[in-house]
Amino acid sequence: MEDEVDRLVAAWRRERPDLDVEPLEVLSRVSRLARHLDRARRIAFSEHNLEPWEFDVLTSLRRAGAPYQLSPGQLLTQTLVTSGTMTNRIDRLTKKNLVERLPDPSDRRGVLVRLTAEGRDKADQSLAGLLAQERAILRELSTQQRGELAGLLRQLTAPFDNTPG
Amino acid sequence: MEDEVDRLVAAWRRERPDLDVEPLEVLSRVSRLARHLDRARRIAFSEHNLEPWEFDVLTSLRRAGAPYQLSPGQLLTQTLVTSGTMTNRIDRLTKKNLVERLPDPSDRRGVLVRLTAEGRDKADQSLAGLLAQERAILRELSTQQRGELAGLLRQLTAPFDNTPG
DNA sequence: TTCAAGTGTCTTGACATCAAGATATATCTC
DNA sequence: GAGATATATCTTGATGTCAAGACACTTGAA
Repeated sequence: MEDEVDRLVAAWRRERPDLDVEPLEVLSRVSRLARHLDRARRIAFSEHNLEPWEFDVLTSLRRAGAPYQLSPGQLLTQTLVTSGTMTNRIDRLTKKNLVERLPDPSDRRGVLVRLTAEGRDKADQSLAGLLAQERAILRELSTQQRGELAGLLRQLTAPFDNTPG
Repeated sequence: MEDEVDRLVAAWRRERPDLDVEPLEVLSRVSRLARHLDRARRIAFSEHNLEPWEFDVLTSLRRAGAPYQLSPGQLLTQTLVTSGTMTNRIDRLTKKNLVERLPDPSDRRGVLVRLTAEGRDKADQSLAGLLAQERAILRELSTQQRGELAGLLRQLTAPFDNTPG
């Protein structure tokens, strides 16, 4: 089945036959699929009054395990947003009583963000919903294909995740 | 090489052994890789005073071929943003003299957005830069692996790209 | 032990995005 | 060919994000 990137690549080959646009076959699909996923998640979460960004923060804390706390800096590397954005997110989640800020006992510059009981419930409920939705999207692929795809993607993400940048 | 999603999945298996989190192996990597790509593109384009969203609109028009014009609606399906966002983008690109708005001669509700000469130059220059950057990222994979990856991703994107929604 | 460099978090201001709905025109049905 | 419905674009208001830099504390080197 053809997709929008097939059309995009064909258009470039017609307009710019001098360029090798093969990289777009992979990376434009990654970008576009991510946008489709964002949209789908936004719709799915809205039924539970949850924004995607709230999900990202709450589940990062949830999977840290009891006592469900991380520093803002650790949350940055998990969510790939800037520090100003994270400060703002923590403020808003605190107002909604889903997380609380505690002083870091071992570093007076630092802070720990901890999930409240309500925040933990919300994380658990929304994760189940997300997995159901993702399973539906992945029905297109066999188990083996999903494994191959995950492995190929890992090769691309690892350099980003393992360099300080 | 391990990546952040490996750690994320391991954490969920420890915290929620009752759930099957296998879907995250694929789709969390897609989302995270897209964010890394956004960051990298933002940095690369900033050298040419160009924002990623400007690139998206200008190149959509560029690859449409002469006379380099599309309706706002066609631009929506290519860029996956909302109509309000596109109106705003066209306004700003018009102010920068990179595109112009023309009435659609065959539909009085409609508008055509056309690339200016300056906009066309900018699209051509920035595409070359993007491809160079993407080639560097894809060095991790063999030619054959890139083909496999593109094919697997196509299977996931096609349903989104071929349904009205 | 002191001070320079590094680190962690927050503040600020500009700006891009979204959802919802308004408006104008097209198209379809009878 | 008239009215109901659909479509294309824009407007509005709220909100989330970013880059840059401020501030407080920590660390390392002499």
